[in-house]
Amino acid sequence: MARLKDENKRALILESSKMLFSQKGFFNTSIADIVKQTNLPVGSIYTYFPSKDEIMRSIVEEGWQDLYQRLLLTVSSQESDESKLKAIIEKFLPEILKDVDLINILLSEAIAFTKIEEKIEVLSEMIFGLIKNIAKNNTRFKKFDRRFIQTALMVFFLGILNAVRLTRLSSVEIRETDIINFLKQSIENSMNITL
Amino acid sequence: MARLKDENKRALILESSKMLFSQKGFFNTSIADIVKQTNLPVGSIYTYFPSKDEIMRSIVEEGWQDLYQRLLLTVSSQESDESKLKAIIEKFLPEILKDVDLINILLSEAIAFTKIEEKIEVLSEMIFGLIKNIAKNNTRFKKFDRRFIQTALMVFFLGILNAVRLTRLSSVEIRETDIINFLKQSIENSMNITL
Amino acid sequence: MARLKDENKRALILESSKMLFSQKGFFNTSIADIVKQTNLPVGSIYTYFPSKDEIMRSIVEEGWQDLYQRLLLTVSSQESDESKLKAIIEKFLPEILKDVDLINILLSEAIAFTKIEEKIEVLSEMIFGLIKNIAKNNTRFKKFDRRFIQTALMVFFLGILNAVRLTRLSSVEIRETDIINFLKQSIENSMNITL
Amino acid sequence: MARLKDENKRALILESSKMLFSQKGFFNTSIADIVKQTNLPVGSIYTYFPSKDEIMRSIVEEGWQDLYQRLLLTVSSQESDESKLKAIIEKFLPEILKDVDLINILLSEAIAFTKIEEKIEVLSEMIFGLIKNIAKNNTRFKKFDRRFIQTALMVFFLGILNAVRLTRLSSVEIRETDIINFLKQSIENSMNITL
DNA sequence: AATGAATGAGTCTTCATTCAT
DNA sequence: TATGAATGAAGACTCATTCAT
Repeated sequence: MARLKDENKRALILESSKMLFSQKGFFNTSIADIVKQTNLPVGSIYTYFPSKDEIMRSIVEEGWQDLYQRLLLTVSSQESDESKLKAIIEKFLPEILKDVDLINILLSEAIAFTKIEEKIEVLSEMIFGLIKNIAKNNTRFKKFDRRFIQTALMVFFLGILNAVRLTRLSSVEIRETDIINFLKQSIENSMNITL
Repeated sequence: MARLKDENKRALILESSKMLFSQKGFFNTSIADIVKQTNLPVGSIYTYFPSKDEIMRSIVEEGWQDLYQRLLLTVSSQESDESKLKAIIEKFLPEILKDVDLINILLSEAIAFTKIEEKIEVLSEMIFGLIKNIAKNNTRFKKFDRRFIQTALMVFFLGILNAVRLTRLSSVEIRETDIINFLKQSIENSMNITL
Repeated sequence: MARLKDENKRALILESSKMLFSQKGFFNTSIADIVKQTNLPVGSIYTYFPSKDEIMRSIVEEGWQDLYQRLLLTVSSQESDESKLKAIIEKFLPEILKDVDLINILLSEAIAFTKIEEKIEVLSEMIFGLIKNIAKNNTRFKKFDRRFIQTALMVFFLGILNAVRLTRLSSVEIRETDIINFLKQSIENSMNITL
Repeated sequence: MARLKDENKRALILESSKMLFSQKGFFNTSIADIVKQTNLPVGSIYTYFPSKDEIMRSIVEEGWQDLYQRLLLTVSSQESDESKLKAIIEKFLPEILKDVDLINILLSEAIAFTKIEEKIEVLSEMIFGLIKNIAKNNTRFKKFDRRFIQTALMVFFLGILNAVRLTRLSSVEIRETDIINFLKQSIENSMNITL
């Protein structure tokens, strides 16, 4: 294998580990597995990451940062609050759902490694802001309190991610488009708006 | 005659392991941990279970059976389909949510041990039956196709369980009653009924 | 299973263990295996034998005693020394070779349990006596010293038993009749007699 | 660069294990015993061999290879077929008999690990070739068929190795020179030649 | 910096034997 | 006496991490 620039090696480790952690689980993946997958010497793994835990942490953290950046892009590319919400559901969400490996990791052992609730809190804050604005300008919009909306976001978010995860782990028959449609209808329904 | 297998010991192992698996995770719990927790000799663990895996499997399977029996009881205690549905949400669901350890286990590494999707499929089937009947007798009821309902059930079920799980694993502020209210409203909303 | 008389249980244990020890080896056979094979409770095994080692020792010792008794019978049924020798080779030896399990055990781990050399010594003594007598009455008979004959007996005896053992353990193509013929010819040849 | 695998360590493990396996038997020798004997950490044993079985297999296989190479050397150092046969008996055989540990292992539990009959087959083939040639050029030579010779070789080979083995395991009084003399005389006798 | 052999605490599991019933 | 659950030392092996080269 040709020598890789350092940054490429780091990325290779991250990418390979992500795949392995997702497929075999964190505890069932050994450093030796990563060595095999990357074709890198053990020592090199430890040149880039101080521990196996830290690889996991990096996958989650960087995966999340990437997601979040894309969320910001999606949102900033829209004018009105309603189109922002629509874009989140129709553009951003399908994008997230593509990365089943990351979802898998976020929802399984990663929970011990990264405070997923902090991430959800950030999302929640942003979407709650949007909804508040939409409601302000729309008299037909039902009023919900913050806690209700946070609960709803949490349940939907975790529900959707886990449903997608199950389709990978088992033979469950659920389509991504069904999920998104369901979410859309639920929101339209409960908020009395049309997206 | 020789001593008889002691059902109490078996239960003790199951109970202790459930707590440990839930709190530390399956892979971070060693047989030695279970020995310490139960105050039983190693050999006795293996008198009652052939392997660590099998302890996990028993926790999941027996936990699920227990849950399912209670669901059947809840349902059979009600006359009309609507009151059955109401009872599921208001009586059965809160009962499930009490057993955070089991939820924790079901949603984490247990996924590799037991086909959770099969369990969800069973639930789904039962609830879909109820909804179909309710719809039949209620003209104001919206019509949904089976796939839509299955998707909804899956998302809600997984979403709710995971939300509750997060409250244990992190410092997330979500109350059980909020979750149940949210579910109730969502159903009433989308089905155009009042429970 | 109907209750067995004590002696029958003891024999059952011996017989089952012999088969298992021969087929799987002493160390690869557990008391549990013997329990399964005999359909007897563990405790009963220890009623008849104080230890696993002792089962082995009994198999060897009683197997050998049986063999030796049959040897005595064979010998005493013949008049002349030459016909005694002939009977040993043509009647007794084929009989021994039938019990491959015992041979297997005698030659493998049993060596640590029972002094096989003592057994060979006894055989050696008897056969040497015969040969000495034959030689006394037969001038054409070559003279060998005791050590030579003991060496010969040892090599033949061990060689034959091991050859037979190999036919069981592997796919080796050796027939019992070939072996006996070979022995007969060797003896006739070296002793200058005709059996 | 990192340390290289140390051939000396591998040899040390092999040598120590061979001694232990021969003296205590394979099943009565634990990895811990090998660790104690070699003064190496457990992990290092597994750096050089993937399993205890594999240590055994290597001892047998490499021991046999070594033996076989020395046999080829012995044979190729002689001109005539008769001197080849003589060299095998007088030079090679005594050399083999020195390595009682290997003999011990070959004849005990090793039988499950390595097809000893294949090894004997190879030897048999070579010696049968020699004898055939000797017979061709020697009218006084008795004619035997292949099966007879193979039987003879098998019995002698196994008989001799086992006899030597017994001298180690017990207090049996057999001298190597007696064995070799006996073999030589038997061959001369049965083939009507003088070596 | 790069490499991969070295390390040993820790893993799950087994099993001959005992002994309460 | 009959039974089989109870026992725990001992077994083979793993693996994240270190560090000599």
